[in-house]
Amino acid sequence: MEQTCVDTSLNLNVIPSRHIDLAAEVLVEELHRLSSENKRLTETLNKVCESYDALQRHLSHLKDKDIEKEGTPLHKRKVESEINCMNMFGISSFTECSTITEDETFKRPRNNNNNLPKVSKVLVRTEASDTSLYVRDGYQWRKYGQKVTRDNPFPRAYFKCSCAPSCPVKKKVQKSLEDQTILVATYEGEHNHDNDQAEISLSSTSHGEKHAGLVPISSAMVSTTNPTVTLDLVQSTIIDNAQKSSIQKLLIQQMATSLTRDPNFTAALATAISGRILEHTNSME
DNA sequence: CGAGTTTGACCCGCGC
DNA sequence: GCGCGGGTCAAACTCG
Repeated sequence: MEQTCVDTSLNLNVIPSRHIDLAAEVLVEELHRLSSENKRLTETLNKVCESYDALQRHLSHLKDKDIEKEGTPLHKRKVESEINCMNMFGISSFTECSTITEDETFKRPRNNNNNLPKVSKVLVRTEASDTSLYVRDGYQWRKYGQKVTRDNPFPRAYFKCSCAPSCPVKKKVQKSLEDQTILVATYEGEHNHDNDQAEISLSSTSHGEKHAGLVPISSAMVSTTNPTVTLDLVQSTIIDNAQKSSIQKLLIQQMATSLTRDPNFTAALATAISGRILEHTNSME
């Protein structure tokens, strides 16, 4: 697959002159720091793309296998489930679907088995040290329980959707046993209400299907209060080529917006610009 | 003071 | 029938 990563590196050819005051130097330092942060994020993004490649190869392999062997009904369901998941999520490496089979649904459904709620899994990459079990997905959740299960020493948190009082959607979040940096969010049911945050992003993708846990890229978080640029990779859904440019534009816009919102940045920028103008006018004289 | 979180108790399905 | 374990409840607590 062609690399879909967005080059977020900044052009930092900022030449400090004797006219640039202390604030400008701090700004340059900050820009360099952000640049290295961007490099790091770009590398992460590359890894995501590679994972996506592998996932897609695996899927096509499974499909081929299925066609060859005319697999069992269960196998068919598994592959169909994978394809459905892919379609639902627009395929993502960090936001990936597991194969859901009947026996993986909740063991104690209160409702009839005939109308099983939709169950889907989403994997979310977090910091290993991050012990919180919160997954940003655009919906509001109310935690109603936490439990340590037998098969996993990490606690499992139980959430109900609190966007609408009658919304039946539930979600379970637990750290992955294999990889502590991954949170496994299991969604049950479908939202019976709209979500403004989710709507915005979904409208920018070709996959209109709404899904709990799918947060559009437009809501990717770029922190302005904290100097660390935080890209929520859960939301970095890799889409097709036609959407690459719009995503890139979106990222640039978000970056610009968040930077201009920062009063420290605008002040430092104004100082740097005025310094350059002064330098220019001095050389003219 | 209200909304959200924590956490121990309880419920209930399942396997033996 | 009993114990285990996952899921839910609800009182106490925290926080804005």
